[in-house]
Amino acid sequence: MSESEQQEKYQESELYRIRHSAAHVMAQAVLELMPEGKYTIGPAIENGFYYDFDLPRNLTPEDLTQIEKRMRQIIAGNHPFVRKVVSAEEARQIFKDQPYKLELIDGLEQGQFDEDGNPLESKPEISIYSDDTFTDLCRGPHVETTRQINPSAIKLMSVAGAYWRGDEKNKMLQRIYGTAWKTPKELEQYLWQLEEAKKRDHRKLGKELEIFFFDDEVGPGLPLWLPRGAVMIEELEALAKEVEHDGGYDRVRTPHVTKEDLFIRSGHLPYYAESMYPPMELEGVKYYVKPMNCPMHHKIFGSLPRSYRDMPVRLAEYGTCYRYEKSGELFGLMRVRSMQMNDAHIYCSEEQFEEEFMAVIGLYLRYFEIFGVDKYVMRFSTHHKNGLGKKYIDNERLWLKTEDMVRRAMDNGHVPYVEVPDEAAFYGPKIDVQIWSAIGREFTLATNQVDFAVPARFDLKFINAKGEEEVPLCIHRAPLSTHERFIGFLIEHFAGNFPVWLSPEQVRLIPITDGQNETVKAMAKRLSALNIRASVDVSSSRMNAKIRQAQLFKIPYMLVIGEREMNEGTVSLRKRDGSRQDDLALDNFIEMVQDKIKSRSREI
RNA sequence: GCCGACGUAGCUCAAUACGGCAGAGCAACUCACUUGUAAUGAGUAGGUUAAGGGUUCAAGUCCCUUCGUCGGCUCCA
Repeated sequence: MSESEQQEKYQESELYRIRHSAAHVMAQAVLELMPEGKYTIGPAIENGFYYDFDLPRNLTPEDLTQIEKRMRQIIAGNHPFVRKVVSAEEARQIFKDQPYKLELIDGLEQGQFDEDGNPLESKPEISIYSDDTFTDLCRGPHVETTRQINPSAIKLMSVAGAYWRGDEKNKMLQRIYGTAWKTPKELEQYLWQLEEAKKRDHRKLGKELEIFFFDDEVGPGLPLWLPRGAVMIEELEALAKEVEHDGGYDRVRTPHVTKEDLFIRSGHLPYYAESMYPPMELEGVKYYVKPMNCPMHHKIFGSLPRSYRDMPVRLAEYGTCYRYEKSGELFGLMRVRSMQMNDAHIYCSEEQFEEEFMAVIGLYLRYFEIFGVDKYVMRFSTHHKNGLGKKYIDNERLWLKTEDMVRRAMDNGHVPYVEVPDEAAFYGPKIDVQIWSAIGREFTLATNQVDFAVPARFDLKFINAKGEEEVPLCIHRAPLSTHERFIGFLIEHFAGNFPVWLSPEQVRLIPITDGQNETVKAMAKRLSALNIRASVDVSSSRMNAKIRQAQLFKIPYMLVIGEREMNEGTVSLRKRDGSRQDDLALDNFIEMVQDKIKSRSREI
């Protein structure tokens, strides 16, 4: 099912009507509290609803409690929702004191926008819905009466700022988020899910598991990786190198700063100057810290004469980039200012495009298999002709041609995707892979873009079989995203219980008394020599405390060694999941662990 | 960047809707205990309450500024 089909199905559902109706009830309650307030739009969304208001003062948490209470009273009144079709003139009369509604009516009348501000295909009829004392400009649908909203299954969640019509040039409104379900049990379930998600939050676990942290003095969005995090980074890089070696990639390395000219040539500067660190000037020349690697890879491609026999050329680099994300946009490891990208650029001819493109999709699938990602959507972002020459390179013919190539490749390869208009990169269409972690939180990680424009700006060419010069296409791809975002995802996806190969510490050896300390140290040394990440706990704590400690660090294997094991050369294996295997020969354990690591198994 | 909330020991949190001696658990350190699968006991140390300014006899608490984090909006090559 496509995203829009799912959307349609949701809009026809009872839950959607309940949530949309709850938004109206909430608006009534808010306006009773502040009658001079102006109301704008209030749609149902995933898991709930919101309503945006322009109010004379800021809402407080106490207000929310009051509003929620009043909502329950209104619901109990069992007021019917009454629909009425009106003319634009009548609507203007009804909402004469509501400037935002008047603006929406204009949009509806001209057939431009619906009452939620979304673009319209055709001119709709204008309808209003009333219940109790409240009337709203609204297409519906709603429940029949307020009673069909379960007063014990609604909850107001938070107040947030939101720009009118989502445009940062417009006024900032106050948005109240609420959630509504059919039964209190469903509400409870939803709240429980939120709690569970909090426990897996990568910011919390990242600190607890000593993976990374941020320091005020270093700067916002600039993570410091602790030894445990560095191990994970190196494992991911090893994986990428292996996979990219198989895929015929060559590794390259490029500097972190370059002259301004490079970004003028690439065309990035006018589009992205605001989110780049400002330039530094040396001997009259401006240098920028690089926000992406592509221009330098283009230079490497262009540094040698290329024949069709060399194509495709695949240049890979875990490049370190810096982007000046606006302060409010930073979010743990998911949105940072310094990052290392699993980057590569594939230069190919048009004939080679489909095969190369599908090979990249194949990489995604291979990674999904390794990490146990079973739900994903390929979002195919295309241009919109209104943006040509502004957001996008002004060459409609090439846009349509390239988008068609991508569409054909995905159709032929039976890759399910949804098309998202007007979200392409400036130089070409892109595919973002949206995935869901084990708890259903959504992430956009892997991405690739098809660039039909920038190679020409760099005069890139190869000599084709006919002996003519030809400009290559370039596929930008980053299946593992950035280390920052990907590890953030992995922490939440696995709740810190990483597969053995990725675990910062794979084995913890625990002596029962001091008498086993030397034996345990010798065992750890042996494991280390075999590249198994092992450590010993010879602290003065009791064994139980040591186990608890290892358990909290989510170390996959604990080896408990007492006098009996010491004498027999065995170990007592306790796994992270609590299972236990006694009298295991150390050699057998080693063999088992090596197998798990080598196969990158997700089982322990 | 914008709207709002928040910032107390390494971590988690206290400090009476209203200003009155800055506290606890865990972690750390010391000592004792030598233990069989998720916390042994006792003791010690740890703070310019994010930073700066103001009001007050008195500020963690009230006011202002800055920084940072969080919930959203906007943005994400």
